[in-house]
Amino acid sequence: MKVLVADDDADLRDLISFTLAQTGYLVIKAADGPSAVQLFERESPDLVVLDINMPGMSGFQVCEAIRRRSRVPVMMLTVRGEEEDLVRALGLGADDYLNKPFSPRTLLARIKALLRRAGMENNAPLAAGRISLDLEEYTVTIGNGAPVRLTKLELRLLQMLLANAGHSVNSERLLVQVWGHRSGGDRQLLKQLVHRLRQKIEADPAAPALLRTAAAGYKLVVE
Amino acid sequence: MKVLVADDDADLRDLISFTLAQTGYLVIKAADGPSAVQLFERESPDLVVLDINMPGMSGFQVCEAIRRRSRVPVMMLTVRGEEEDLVRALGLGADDYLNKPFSPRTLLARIKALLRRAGMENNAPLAAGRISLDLEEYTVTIGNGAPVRLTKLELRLLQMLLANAGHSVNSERLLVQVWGHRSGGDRQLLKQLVHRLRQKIEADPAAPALLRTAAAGYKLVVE
DNA sequence: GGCGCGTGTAACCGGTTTGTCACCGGCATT
DNA sequence: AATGCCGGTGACAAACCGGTTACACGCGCC
Repeated sequence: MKVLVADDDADLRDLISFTLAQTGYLVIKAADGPSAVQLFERESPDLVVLDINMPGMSGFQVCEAIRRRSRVPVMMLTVRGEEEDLVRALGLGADDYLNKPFSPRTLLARIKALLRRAGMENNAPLAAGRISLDLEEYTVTIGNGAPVRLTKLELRLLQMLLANAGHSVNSERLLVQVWGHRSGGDRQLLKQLVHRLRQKIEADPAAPALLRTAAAGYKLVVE
Repeated sequence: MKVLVADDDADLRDLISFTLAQTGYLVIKAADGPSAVQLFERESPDLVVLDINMPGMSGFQVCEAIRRRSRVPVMMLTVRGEEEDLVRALGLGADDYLNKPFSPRTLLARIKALLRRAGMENNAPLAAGRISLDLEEYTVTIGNGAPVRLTKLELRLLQMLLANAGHSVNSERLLVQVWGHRSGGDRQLLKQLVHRLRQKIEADPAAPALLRTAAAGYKLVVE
């Protein structure tokens, strides 16, 4: 189990790392935002612990950058009582939030709870109904047709819809999951992406059978 | 979305219930541990908010009892700084933990995060009497009739009324909840919306049987 | 440089939804 | 009876929404 710890306070960083390492986690440390993002990409950890107050690039920005790429559990740290921060962090897709100062035991308990919860629901299926995704090849196959090449964004959109196959997914959530947190306004992006994806996967793009418009979003139809 | 709130402090219980109801959740209240467990079995809510300090049967015991039957998200409440409690609660399988006192905003943000993590923030049909809402499809079904398509505002109005089924809801509150902060006075909007909704759900829109005009507002009649 | 590709942005269309106005009738008060 | 208030109704216009076409930008690659 790999954990990325990002905090500019060396003492705290070491305390956390020590605690986690002692419990058996493999810890990767980052001292600032940019290197956190970079390490995240290189190491793809299973969980991220993120201080909000970092010079250069705030924990919010890091969280946003991470959410643009992954649904890995993120735990944010900040000083006690900044309610705004809490609301904002959770809105950005963070999964938990811990007030400083905290004890190692508390941190461990929450990290375990987070991993337990995440373990319960990651490994999103890559296939449903007649649709199956190939993340390596960047292709999708419908029924027994030929694989169709997808772009990065198309793949991500399809992956999100596939993870909720049969159920409609809110436009807002799709925007967050596919692009990262561009709040509002950017419906056009989603419109376009859906349009382009339909051209590729629908037998008749004018009458979508797979990628249907649903109230407040889209859904993947599976028989 | 059904939420069970268990707390022996009536004021706090009401505050939480009010906040959640206003957001559109259907709230079930319990004043002590045993009735919380009982209500949990009967109502099978989608989320449980649990005070730790309850007479008779502690929140821990309730949490344990619930975990024995279900993996429903559980949020624990207790006084600030009892770290032992936190560790114990998370160890028992609780999913989150909130220190009192907390603000309604914080509670809401965390509950939403919890539901999102559990992957069930939509598609739970709300129902009361012969009326059942499908938030995912934007439809309402009366008795065993065909589902009727609703618009965004109609759905929101019905959701609010459904959350308080059987009780009249003040016009002012409906305005705030459906449209967001409109400086009052704009009753015309509500009049129209009610009118349009009645056209869709009433057998005889001229003699409303479900969506009745009540003192200073409207109410949903459930038998 | 020229090319194709992936992505973002703008503009338009047709249909739906929503906001606004004007008017009606019941009811209580004057 | 006149008045004012309130809820209900019909009609219309403005705003919005999803789909679509077209085009611009940045980028890697011949």
